[in-house]
Amino acid sequence: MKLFNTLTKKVEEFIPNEEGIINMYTCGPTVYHYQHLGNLRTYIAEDVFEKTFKYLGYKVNRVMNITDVGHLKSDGDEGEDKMVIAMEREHKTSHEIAEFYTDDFKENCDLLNIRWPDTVVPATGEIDMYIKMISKLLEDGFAYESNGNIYFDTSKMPNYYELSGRKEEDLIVGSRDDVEEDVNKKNPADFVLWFTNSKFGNQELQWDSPFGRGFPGWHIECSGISIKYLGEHLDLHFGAEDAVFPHHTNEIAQSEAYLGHKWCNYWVHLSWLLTDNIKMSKSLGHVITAKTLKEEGFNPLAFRYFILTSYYHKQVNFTYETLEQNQNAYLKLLNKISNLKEDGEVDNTKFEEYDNKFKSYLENDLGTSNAITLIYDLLKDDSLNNSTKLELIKSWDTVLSLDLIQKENKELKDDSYILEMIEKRNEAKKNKDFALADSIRNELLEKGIMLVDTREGTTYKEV
RNA sequence: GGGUCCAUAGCCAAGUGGUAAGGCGUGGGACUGCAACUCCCUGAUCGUUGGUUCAAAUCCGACUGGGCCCUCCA
Repeated sequence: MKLFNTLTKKVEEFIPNEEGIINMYTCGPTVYHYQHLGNLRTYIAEDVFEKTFKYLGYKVNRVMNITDVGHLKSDGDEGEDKMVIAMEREHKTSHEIAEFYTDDFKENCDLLNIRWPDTVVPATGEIDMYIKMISKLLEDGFAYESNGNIYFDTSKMPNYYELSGRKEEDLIVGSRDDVEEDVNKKNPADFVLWFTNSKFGNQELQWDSPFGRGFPGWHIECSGISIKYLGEHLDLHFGAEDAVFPHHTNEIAQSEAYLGHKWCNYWVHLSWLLTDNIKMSKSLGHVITAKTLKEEGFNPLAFRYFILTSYYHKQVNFTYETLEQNQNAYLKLLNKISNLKEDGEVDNTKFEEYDNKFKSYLENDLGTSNAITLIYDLLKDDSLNNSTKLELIKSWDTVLSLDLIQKENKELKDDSYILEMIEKRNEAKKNKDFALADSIRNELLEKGIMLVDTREGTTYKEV
C-alpha cells in the first residue's frame, strides 16, 4: 500500500510495525458543534482507508477519540450556535451537549455508511492517563509550570518542526492578530498540557490533579488515548489537513518525549472540502450535514460517491450543482447494476482478474476514483456473465459502501394490483386513450412504482 | 511574510517520460402514442513560462491562482 506521508512529504510504501496488523488512530469530532460536510469528508476517507486495509487482509485496530473537553461554548471566533444557546438557556450540562452532538455525528455517519470504529473514546474518560503522562514529562524535564499552567518545552525536541516543515523564527511573523501572545511561555511554540489558569476563565469540566484543579490541554488527549489503546508504536495517524500544526506537531512532541522513542511513522492528512460557492456560514447557524442533504431530498450516499470519485489529498469544491451531477451519476450507476440478473456460475478466473485490479488501484494511494471507474469498465465488459459482475460489485462494496447492491426483495410482495394497473394501461393505450394511460403511469409513480416499457412488454421497478 | 498541499474539457476526474481513460452534463440519433429507462454518436494538448530529454500533462526552476496552517478551534 502506497500513501502520502506528511512526515516525509511524499508518497511511499506503507509498512506496519508488525506484519499484517495496523494500529490506526484518527482524530475524532469535537462535540460541541455539528460536523459539517467538510468534516464528514475526512471521516469518509478514513472509513475507506480502514475498509481497504481489511480488504487487503490486514487486521485493523482503529481508535477514535471524542473531544468532549475544551471550550463548550464558542469563544466568539466561531459565531454563536443556536443549539448551544438554547441548551444554555435550558440549563443543559456540557455532558448533555456532548451527547447531543455525538449522537448527531453518529447519525450522519450512518447516513454516509461510515462504520463506527470499534474503539471510540471520550476524552473526558481518560484524565488519569493525561495526568500520568504530564507527570512524567515534568519529571523528565520536558515540561514546566508557569502562571498556574503546565507547558511543554518545545526547545527540548530537536525535531519539533519536522511534520509541519516550518521554522521557529517564522512563527511570530504575521501570525493571527486575533490571538494574544502568551507571555508565560519560554518558547513561542510551547503549548499547555494542563490548565489551572486559563485566560478563558470558567471551564465547566475540571478535575483534581497533582498540578492543581483544572483541565487538560487540547493536544494531550490524542496522545494519551492513542498510547493507552494502541500501544507505544502507532502505525498510522489520520487527521484533517488543518490539524498538522500545531495539533499533530504537538502530539508528536509530547508522545515521543513521554515514550523516549519514535512514535508514529506515517501521518495521513485529508484535504478540506471547499464550500465557498455555497452559504455555509456558521454565523447564520447554517451548517450542512448529511442529515441536511437528506432533508433537502438528496441521497446522502450521492455525497459519498462524490467524495470517492475524488482524491483524498486534493481540494474539492462542494456545490449543489456538483452534488446533483454526482447524484445523477450515482443513481444511474445503481440503475445499471440493478438491471443485472443472476445468470449462472461465477467465473473465478475473471473474478480474480478484476478484483486484483481493484485492489491495485486502492493500494496506489487510495485511488478510489479509479476503483469506481473500474465498475463502469466491468459493466461494459462482455466477457463476464452477470453473476460474476454482481459478485465483484458486492465484494467491492464492502470497501466503497455505496449500497451498490440494493437489497433484494426476498419476500414476494403482492403485486397483483400493479399488474392489474399495467393491464388497464395497456388496454387504454390500445384504445388510444393516452390521457388515461398517462394518469395510470403517474398514479403508480406517486406510489414509488416506475413503469418501464420494453419490447417484450411493460415491467416495473421500485424507485 | 513563512510553511504546506493543489492546478487536466461546462463540472467531477484518470494519467507517475513515449503523442490525453471514465463519469455527469450538452448537442444529435435509435426506441416510445408522448415520455422515462436503455443504447449509439458528440468535446480538451493538460494554469503561465523557462529548462532537462530523441521524447513531458508526466522530471527540475520561476511565476500566477486557490486551499489549509502560523502559539488556548481541536
